[in-house]
Amino acid sequence: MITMKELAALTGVSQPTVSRVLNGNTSVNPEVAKKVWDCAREHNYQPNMIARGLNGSQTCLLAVMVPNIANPFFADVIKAIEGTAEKAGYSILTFNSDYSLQKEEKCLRLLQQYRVDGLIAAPSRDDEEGTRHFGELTIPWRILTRCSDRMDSVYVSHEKAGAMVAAHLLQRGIQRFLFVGKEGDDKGLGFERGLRTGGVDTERQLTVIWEEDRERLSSRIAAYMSSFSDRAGIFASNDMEALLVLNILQRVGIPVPGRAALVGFDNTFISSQIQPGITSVNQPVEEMCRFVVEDLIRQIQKKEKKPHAVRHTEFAANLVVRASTDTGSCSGGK
Amino acid sequence: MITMKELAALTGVSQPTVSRVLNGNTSVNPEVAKKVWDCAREHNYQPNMIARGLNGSQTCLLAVMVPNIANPFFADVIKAIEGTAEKAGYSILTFNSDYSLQKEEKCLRLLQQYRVDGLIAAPSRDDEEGTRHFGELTIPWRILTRCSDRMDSVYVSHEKAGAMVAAHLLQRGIQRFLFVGKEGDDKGLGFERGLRTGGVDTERQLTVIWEEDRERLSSRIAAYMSSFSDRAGIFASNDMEALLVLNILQRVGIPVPGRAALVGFDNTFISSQIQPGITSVNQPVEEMCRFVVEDLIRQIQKKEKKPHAVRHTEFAANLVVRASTDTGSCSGGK
DNA sequence: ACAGAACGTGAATACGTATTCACGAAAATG
DNA sequence: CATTTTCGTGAATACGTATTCACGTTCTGT
Repeated sequence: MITMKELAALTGVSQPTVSRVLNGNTSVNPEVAKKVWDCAREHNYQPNMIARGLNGSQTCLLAVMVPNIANPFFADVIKAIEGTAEKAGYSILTFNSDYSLQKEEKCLRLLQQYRVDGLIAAPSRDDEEGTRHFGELTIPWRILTRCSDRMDSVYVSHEKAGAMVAAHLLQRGIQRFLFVGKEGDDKGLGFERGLRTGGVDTERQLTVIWEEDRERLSSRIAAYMSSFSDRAGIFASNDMEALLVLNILQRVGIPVPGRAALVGFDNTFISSQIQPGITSVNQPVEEMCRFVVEDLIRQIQKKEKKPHAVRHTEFAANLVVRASTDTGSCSGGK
Repeated sequence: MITMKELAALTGVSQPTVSRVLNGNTSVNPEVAKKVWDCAREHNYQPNMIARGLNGSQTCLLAVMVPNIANPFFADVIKAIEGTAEKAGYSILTFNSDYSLQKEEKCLRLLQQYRVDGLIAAPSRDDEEGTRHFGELTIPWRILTRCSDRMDSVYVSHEKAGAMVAAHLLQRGIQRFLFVGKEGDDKGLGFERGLRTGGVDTERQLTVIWEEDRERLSSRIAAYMSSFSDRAGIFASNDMEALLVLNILQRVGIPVPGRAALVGFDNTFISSQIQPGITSVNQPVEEMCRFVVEDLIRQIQKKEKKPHAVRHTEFAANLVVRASTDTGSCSGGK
């Protein structure tokens, strides 16, 4: 891998001149420039970003931290971020926090060691304790897909989305509801609020189920469904959970959407490719990522390190309605 | 972000001594060491990996290049690579080649500019033209999930896997076969070989269909299925295609596995979570990634830049049989 | 034709680290 | 006690780049 100094020796000029030719900031003698360019091409010169990063304080690296890369939603996020970052001349360092605060802190340490220019993170948790460590960061950063009072965030309101789902299910005439997700999840809270607004007695008509263990989750859901006989509206906290629920119901012989209307979250390819299609809350991933990357890069290049208030950028979610919530006959849709 | 020099000034020693304390290679006065450690902790010192990378020639960065991060299989790959790399003290730079040779070359250029210590790549194509640019790399690298004569590769034999699928379908008594994938794909070739071995007249009984456009692909598959009435064995080149095929068939009212037995590839979560479960070729992603990362890092640390022959490490694939190829009644299994 | 501006270029420097070298002091050896 | 070895440490250097500074040359304006 040839360096500027060697290039300079070969063409008989000084290293700074080579730098000037290759970066084209200041004017140089056209003849010299041509000679240098030719020589650089001939030897396939590749600038050393490490050295460049050490000198100026620009590494042109962005870090992306997500809880689980294998989740299709986050895979989409990473793809979208990589896409727009690449166009802007930035490369990305990917970190998997595995829903562990400890790993998250390790990632934060690491990405600071690499002097990345900025960070885009989807934290595992959005409470005080789960986000405190972000406060100590000295680099520009953005929170994606979550909303926190204390941090710059780009997100879709899970709370509103939950209410939207509630409205949709109520419109279908459903009277019994199940939320499959963690207690206290914004989606769940919004769902509850939406139901209440629609006149539902959530104490009696809404159930929340969550188990880390897939098997136990399955059996609890099955037990729930067999405890009554009218139609249920089930809201799963993401498409993967929705897929699991669908799987359970189909296995137990409960028709969807006939006996249960099912709604997922994230609108990943799963929900559209499956039969029946699953109604799902769509987040405008592409737009959000483009916005967050461009916004972050803008801040980086303006070098406005500190002085800016906490900003929240909320994107609108929309419900993509599919067969899983068809109003259809209550008698076991095909 | 405090530096060693500043730390040195604060503790009244020289910068090299700070370096020695923090890295612990050579012996230093215990009292001095303690003072330096305390000071480092107090100011939350983080080593500058950029500077470290510029000096020694170790960046502790690994590049990973895949054609499409959003494909669950590659998402699994990245997660597995990140996991073992992290344990070994390496971080990863993720690149998406988007199945474009041009982008692939750009990625290769980029990752060389960042002086990554090594590369793990899943190339878009495995022919001569599609892999030539790897030959010019000066850093250690490995090819994952593909096999090329000229390059170090860690893979599952797609050819053998295809034959395995053929054997499985033949065992189910099927006589008509469809491969959904690109002409010339190793999976398809192996599938054909396997069928021939089983006495199938592949000229007449095997069809290959591929279209980039989902709509046209759908209509061609539907047309194919309506051109005869006996049971078909369909082998899709990956789980996402298999899901698409299943979707088409279900929409047209063709029962799976009744009228068509379906086999996918990669054994992603999709194939197990869907109803009916899709029989799929499983690649031992976890093991392969662990092997390739550890092997690559071994080479990096031995600094054996050039001298080693092209090695191929083949992992065994296995078929995970699910409901989509149940031998069941030919009369439309529910 | 002369003062000053504009231009092209090289020397020097900084970025933060690891490493080599040399030097003095202390310890071990005879 | 003299001599060698070991140990702890600082000075110097290298890694590859971008930038600042200064210097000399050519161009512009009166």
